[in-house]
Amino acid sequence: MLDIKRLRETPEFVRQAVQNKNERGSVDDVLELDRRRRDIIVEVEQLKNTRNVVSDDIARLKKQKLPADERIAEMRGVSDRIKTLDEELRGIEDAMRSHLLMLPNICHPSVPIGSSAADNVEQRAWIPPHTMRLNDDPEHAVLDHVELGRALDILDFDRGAKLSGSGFPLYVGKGATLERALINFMLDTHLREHGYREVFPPFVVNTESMYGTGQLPKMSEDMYRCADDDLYLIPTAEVPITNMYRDEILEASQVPSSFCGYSACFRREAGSYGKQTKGFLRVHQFNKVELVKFARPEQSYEELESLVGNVEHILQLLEIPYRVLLLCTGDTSFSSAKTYDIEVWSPAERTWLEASSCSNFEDFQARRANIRYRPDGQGTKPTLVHTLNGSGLATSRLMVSILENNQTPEGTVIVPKVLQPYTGFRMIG
RNA sequence: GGAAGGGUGGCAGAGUUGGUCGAUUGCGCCGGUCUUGAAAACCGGAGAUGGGCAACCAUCCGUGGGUUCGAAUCCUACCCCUUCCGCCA
Repeated sequence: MLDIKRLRETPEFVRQAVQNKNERGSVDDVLELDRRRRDIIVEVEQLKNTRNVVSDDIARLKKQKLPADERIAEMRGVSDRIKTLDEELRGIEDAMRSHLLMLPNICHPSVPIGSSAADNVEQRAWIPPHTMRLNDDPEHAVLDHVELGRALDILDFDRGAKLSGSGFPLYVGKGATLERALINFMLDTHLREHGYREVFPPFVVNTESMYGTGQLPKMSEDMYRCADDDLYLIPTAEVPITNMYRDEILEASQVPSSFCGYSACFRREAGSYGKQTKGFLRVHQFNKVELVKFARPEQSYEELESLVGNVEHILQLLEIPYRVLLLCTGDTSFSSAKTYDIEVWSPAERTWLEASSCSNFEDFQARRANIRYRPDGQGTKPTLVHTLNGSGLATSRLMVSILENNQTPEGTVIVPKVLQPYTGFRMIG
């Protein structure tokens, strides 16, 4: 949610920023409601003041055993008027909030203006030498991850579909072990080498949490919902981890702080059928290690760079080819002010696959979720924190890249060195 | 699912014959005195949100509705927490 003051002070700037993001929300509707809101506040607060003054008067008269009927009668009309205005005010504030919730975050000035993925800017790419050799070998056809998974008996998409429907992968044998190894390796690296604190969050959350991080109201059709209990399956651990401090005021010593956490992630992916849906490319349930930071406003962009660096470090240790993209305004998500995507190479698809998205939300989520801190310790005014998060990383696309890039001409797959202590085996097949 | 108790300011914890209760008190916090310094002691200060944005005003005692001139205090619905029982792992 944007700061209403920003709309009041620089409406034209906000209008342009919304347009740059290819979003619809109306700045003018909000401003009109804001004006009406303030008019009513002035009137109703004056009335409340007289009511308070007269009520005190009545109390005094009663104490002195003097008649107060006249004053009481006087107040009847006032109270009714207050009630009417309060109702009207609440209606306006609700409307204003829902309009405000439809306005996207404003992108940082360093974000390139553009409308689609074509306008994203590649920052850098990292390619371990051995993989390219294999990719260009004409003697051996590169198998894709589905074929490899079936041949090696480690992924069973068909039975997964029998259990739950398509998009619910089933890992078996060494595939299941490799998945678990990958999760543990990433968590360990983040908490031991990158200084994150580990959390293991609930996988279902309530409505308030979904609003807090901005999944609601915009993305409701993409969420699995448990209607009986009004709970949602989390689409990412970002939701519970960021909401840990919802409606709290943090101490100065707690900011900045960094958390990493594993969760299964659930996405309905409504409306995306027909796109890349093979195997792991688009699934309804996947595993992810999420990174979340609560930062001081003046440091949040440094924190974003280090966050991206932490993700890259994982990929380098795994020896997976990747590139880093700076998303343009049109491709940057609703709540984000600046986003880097990290994509891994799939030799079988001959394309880059998004494996991580690292964003600075500035105070956009914090304002919604009401997460503040005291910048200079006890006694200072609460200020909104900046929130950041990034996938560090999602396993499904990584699994594609690991299997395809590490396949041998003999049809086996070599387990990345750093994972071998976790798997207990060096080779699949 | 059944029964009981409870939700008050950063925390703990008072306050229910409705009327200076935004709220006693303790801890914690900030400033000061004392001290070489610190602790202790003593003195003083300090909530959040909104409107003007200075004085000031309004709102906030789980949430919403109701009664009343006036509610933390009465009525009502809902939410959450704790404990016990049952059920399930």
